Amino acid sequence: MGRRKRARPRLSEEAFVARCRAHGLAVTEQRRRIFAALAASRDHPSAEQIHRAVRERLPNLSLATVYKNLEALRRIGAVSDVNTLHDQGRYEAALLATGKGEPHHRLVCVSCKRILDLPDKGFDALRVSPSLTQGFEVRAVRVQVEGVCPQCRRKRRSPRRRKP
Amino acid sequence: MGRRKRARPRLSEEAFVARCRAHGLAVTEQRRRIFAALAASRDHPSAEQIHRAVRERLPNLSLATVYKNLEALRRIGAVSDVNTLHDQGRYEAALLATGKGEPHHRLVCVSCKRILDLPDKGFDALRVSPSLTQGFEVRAVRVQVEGVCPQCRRKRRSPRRRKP
DNA sequence: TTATATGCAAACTGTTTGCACGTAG
DNA sequence: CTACGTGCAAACAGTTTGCATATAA
Repeated sequence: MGRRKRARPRLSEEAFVARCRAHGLAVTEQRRRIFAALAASRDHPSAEQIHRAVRERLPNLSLATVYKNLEALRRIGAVSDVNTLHDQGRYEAALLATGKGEPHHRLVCVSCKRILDLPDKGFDALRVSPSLTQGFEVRAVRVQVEGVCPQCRRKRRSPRRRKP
Repeated sequence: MGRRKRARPRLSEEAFVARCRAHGLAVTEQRRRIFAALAASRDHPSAEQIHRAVRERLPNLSLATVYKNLEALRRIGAVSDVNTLHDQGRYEAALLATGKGEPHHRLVCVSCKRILDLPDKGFDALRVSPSLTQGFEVRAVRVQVEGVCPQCRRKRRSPRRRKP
C-alpha cells in the first residue's frame, strides 16, 4: 500500500470533497483518509489492506466503516471495485477430451456474474510488450469481455443477482 | 447448469477415471458425477450450483464433499478454477484527477493475487466480433495478463499467499 | 483389509447489518 | 438541531476442517 512515497493527490482530494457534497455525503476524517489511501496506492487494495493502512493514523477506525464507505463511494462513482467476480469460486473441467487447456478468453455478465468461454483465435495471438510488464513472469494473456447477457438484458427489472 | 441436453462426454469420462487411478484417487459415484456436471456445463458453475445439480441424482451429497472434490481434482489437473481472484474484493479510486476511467488492463499475480494497472494503448483498441458474443451487450474489453510478480519470483519458496 | 472418501457439524474468513452514540453541516 | 456516519457486536455467505462412519481397491 501507500507506505513509501508521500504521494499527495491534492487535485483528486478537492474533487473528492466536491463529489461527496454533491451527493449529500458528509466529509469525515475516515472517509477522506479511506479515499486518500485508495488514491495513493498503485495496486488495488482489499478492504483489510485499506483498513490496516488508514489505521496507522486513525487507530480506532473499524473495518465495518471501511466497507460502508467503499460501498457509499462506489455509489457516487468515486470508487470502483476492480474484481467483479469476487463473490464465489467458479470451476471448469480441464484438459482431457474436452478440448480445453488453452488460455481461453471470457464473456462475463456484469449483472448475474455468469462466465462463458469466448473462443477467439484472434485474441489467442495477443502478446504483451515486456516493457510494460513491470518484472512479471507472464503466464497467460486473457481477454475478458464484460457485458450484459441475454437473460439479464431481458429481465432488466429483475436481474438474476446483486447490486443495481 | 446441464439441465437441458443429456450431453454425455463419454470420452472425457474414461480419461477422467484413468487420471484418478493414476493419481491414487478412488473413483466414487460422487466424484464422477461432480466431474460430469462440470464437463457437461457450458458456463463455469460455482460449488453450490454443482451441488444443486448433482443432488438431483444423489440427494444426500454434501456441499463439503463438493468442495473437497473440486480441490482434489484441481490437484490432479482435472479441474481448474476459473476465478483466481475470488478470495476478496479489490478497489480503486475512480474518475477525478486520477486520470482513470478508461477500461484499463491488468497485471495479476497468480501467487499473491496482487493486481496492477497495465496501461497499454495497443490493447485499448481491441474489439470483439459480434458473431462471438452470444447476445451479450458488450460494455468493456479488458486484457488480463496473468503471471508471477517480482516479489513472488524472488521468494518462490515462501510466496505471499495461498495454494502452491 | 486398509487407505481413501463421505456426511455432518463446527470453525473460519470476508462481508453485511442493527443499533446506540457521535459529529458534520 | 438533525441527518448522516461511526464503532461495536452479531449475523451471514462461502469455504475449510475434524471426526466417525462407509466404501473402493
